[in-house]
Amino acid sequence: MTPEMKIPPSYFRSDDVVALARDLLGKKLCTMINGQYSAAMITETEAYRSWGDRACHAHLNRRTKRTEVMFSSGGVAYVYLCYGIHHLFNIVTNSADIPEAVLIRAAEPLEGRNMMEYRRNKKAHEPSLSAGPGNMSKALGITTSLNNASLQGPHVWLEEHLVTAPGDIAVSTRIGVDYAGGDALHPWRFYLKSSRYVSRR
DNA sequence: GTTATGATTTACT
DNA sequence: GTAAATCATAACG
Repeated sequence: MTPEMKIPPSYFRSDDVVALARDLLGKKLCTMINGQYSAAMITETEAYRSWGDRACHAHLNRRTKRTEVMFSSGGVAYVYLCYGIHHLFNIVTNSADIPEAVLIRAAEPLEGRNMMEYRRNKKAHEPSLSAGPGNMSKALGITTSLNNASLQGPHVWLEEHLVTAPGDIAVSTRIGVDYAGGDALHPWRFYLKSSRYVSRR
């Protein structure tokens, strides 16, 4: 990895979290956990907005201990434990005091595949290894200890990888947010059509 | 102090 | 298709 490949903080401070979620497809997500390096290409994302989105934890500036990190300036990790079992990895975006984030839902293993197989106890060619937010986080070794971590490393960071063809990007409504009523209908989920590493349902 | 619930996954009927 | 697993957080009292 060359330093120039690492994505700078300014990238995450965009005021359009939906456009950012689409642009993150194809980027490389890298982790260094306990000295073990893993990297995967992002294949599925969802955007969560501060305003007009009841599915977002911090909508309408609801500030709590848990959502506090989302009020940071863009470029840090928001890791949250869901259903007592699954670690969900988000990228905080926009400026300070504007709580928006992109949920990384799936990724395709690139490097450190042996580590991912060990952590998931599955083969790397199985899409379920890293498709789905909980699975992806576990494969990369992401836990809540990375909450509030800088995306400039040393434990987690992003790199430029490949330029995604516009025709390969698909859009749909988000998953698992039915409780948000009408806000569940926003087409803020993006994924790569050509990738097998995409969650189902 | 208690209680309800979820940005999910997995196994089972 | 349906349900259980399992716990930190948030909203109570």
